[in-house]
Amino acid sequence: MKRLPPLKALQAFEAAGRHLSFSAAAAELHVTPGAISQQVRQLEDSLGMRLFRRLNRAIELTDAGRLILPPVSRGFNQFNDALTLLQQYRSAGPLTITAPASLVSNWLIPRLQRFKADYPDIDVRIDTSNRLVDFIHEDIDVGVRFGDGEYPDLDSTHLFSYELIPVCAPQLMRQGPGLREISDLARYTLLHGDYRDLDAAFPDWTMWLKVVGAEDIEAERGIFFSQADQLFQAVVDGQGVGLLANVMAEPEIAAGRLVQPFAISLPVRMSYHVVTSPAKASWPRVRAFRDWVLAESAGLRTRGRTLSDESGRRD
Amino acid sequence: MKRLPPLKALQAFEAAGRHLSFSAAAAELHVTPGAISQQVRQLEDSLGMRLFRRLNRAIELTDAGRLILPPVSRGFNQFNDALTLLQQYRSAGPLTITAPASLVSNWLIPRLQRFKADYPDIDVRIDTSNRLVDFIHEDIDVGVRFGDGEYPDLDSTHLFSYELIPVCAPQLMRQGPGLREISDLARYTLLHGDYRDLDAAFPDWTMWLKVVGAEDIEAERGIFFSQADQLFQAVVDGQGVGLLANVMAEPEIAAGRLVQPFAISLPVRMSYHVVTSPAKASWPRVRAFRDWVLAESAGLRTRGRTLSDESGRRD
DNA sequence: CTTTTCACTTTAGTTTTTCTAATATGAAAG
DNA sequence: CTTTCATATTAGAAAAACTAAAGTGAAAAG
Repeated sequence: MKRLPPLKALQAFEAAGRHLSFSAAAAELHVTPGAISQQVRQLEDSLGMRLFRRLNRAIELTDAGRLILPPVSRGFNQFNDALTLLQQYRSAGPLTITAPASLVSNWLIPRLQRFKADYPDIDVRIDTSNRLVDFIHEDIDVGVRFGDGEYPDLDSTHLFSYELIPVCAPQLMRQGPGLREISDLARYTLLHGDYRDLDAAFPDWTMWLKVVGAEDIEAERGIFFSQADQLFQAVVDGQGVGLLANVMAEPEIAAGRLVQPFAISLPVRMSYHVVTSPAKASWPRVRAFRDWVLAESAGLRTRGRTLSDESGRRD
Repeated sequence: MKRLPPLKALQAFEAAGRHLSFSAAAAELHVTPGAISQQVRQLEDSLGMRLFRRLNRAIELTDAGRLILPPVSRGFNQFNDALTLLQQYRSAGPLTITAPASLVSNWLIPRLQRFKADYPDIDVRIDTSNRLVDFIHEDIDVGVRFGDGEYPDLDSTHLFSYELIPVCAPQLMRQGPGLREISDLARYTLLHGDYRDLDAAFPDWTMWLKVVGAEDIEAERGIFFSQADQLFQAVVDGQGVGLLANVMAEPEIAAGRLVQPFAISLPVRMSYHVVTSPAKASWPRVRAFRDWVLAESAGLRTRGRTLSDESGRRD
């Protein structure tokens, strides 16, 4: 393989030769006309030959330029063909999605059939993990991640915020000592999740009671769960009143399997984000999924006031 | 035309894919293996896809890599084809040479037939000018220039040095007052060229007489010529003793048309150089001419001692 | 005519990309 | 084991590309 001239310069020449205009080439390549002028000159210098004849306000190819334009164009067309092949290859396999297990089972799976209805050609493979997988090397196309939205080298879009809302089983409201005032909570078992490993500032009953001004109620009572699933199950079973994530609680409330005694929820600094590698962000199937999941999330709205609503009104 | 990935990265991928080795690709492209590694990674990132599977001490193409290698290779082959076309185009027209008129008529033309004999396929066009022509834009392939060898942006090789040697017509030696000792010069007409526009330090009779220790002879006598041709003609005509350039004098001395009464010549700071644009320096026909002209010049040797010889022996 | 406009050119300086050198890694070969 | 070999990784240096702004010169417009 013999030594090639600078490839950028070849590209500038090809575009300029095709348009017979430096300005048009510049527009196509998203650079200034000056850049094209310099690149073409550089190519001419490196070949030791003029490729364009500069006229007053136009250019035309010299014999040498006219001679090599076709093969050079064919070369770039081959590159385009290669890209097209890749795109087809990409569309062939399943769309691989990674998301936290809890979100997958409580939120994603229930509505995935709607996605399949909208995009019957896209097969979906779901990878449940909390690792920040390498989106290129582990062959993951798009993910949902819970965090602060700072994902270096990744494209991320806020999906929905995370709030803790107090919920309990409906029969607990009826059978228990009565749950109308916040002070009534003192006579109920509090169900706690242990989120400390996620974020030291993650809100809990202590904070919720403080926010509603019921610091006299002891927060540290009740049962602690290390798994979100266990906490969820305990709440559904009517073992007490728990603070559940909006994502998990919403469908249950809507279905009547849980009730929300007090319309005050705690917003959490971290939230859910749709995440993908920049290179894949423009893939049609990735955009399709991202847009779909964002549209779906628009249905998830806070039922009551959040902490920030409260503080907003108190100012 | 859709947006292409970085072309250098494509090139690195192509070479690596062809050799199935980053090191071999690095050698081919004259870079370090690290550079290839980075370029391939950059391409993978920009495509959002792995192209190579890294094994212990080898690499292999992934499906995606295997898919796009052929069209990418074809693309680069097209570029090579374009270069080959250009080379053929170049070999078609005449080899255009530029050289000072005096050198052309006295030195180049007489031996050009030998060049034509060696390279019958190369037609030669000679441009006699002293301008430092633009070697790309004026369509000049190679030139001979007289100067100090400092030609920015040009490739130059020393051809032969320039010396002024005292010569006269043979009949002047016989018919005149006698020319055996340097002091005899006092009775001869001195023929001068006017080289002051070339270089203020250009040597002349004054300097020659000083070098040989004959400062008592008045140097400013005789006839001054502004054109080298006129001086040459006057010397040949036997009008006096002149200082002629070795290039002009040598053939005449060899032919017996001139004699060199004293074997002391004056070296000149400036000399002849074969000059070409870097881009054209590797063209076969340009190299052929350059090598030929250098070989021819090897025949041109100083007959007597030069000033530097003298000063060397006196130290 | 004179003025404006249009496309390319030129230059200096900034930004981006590419490369090297040095070091690391990890598995196979000796 | 130890060495060797091919690739990976990093920081920093070197080279290339690009922009912005001013320039040129001829056709088009007035």
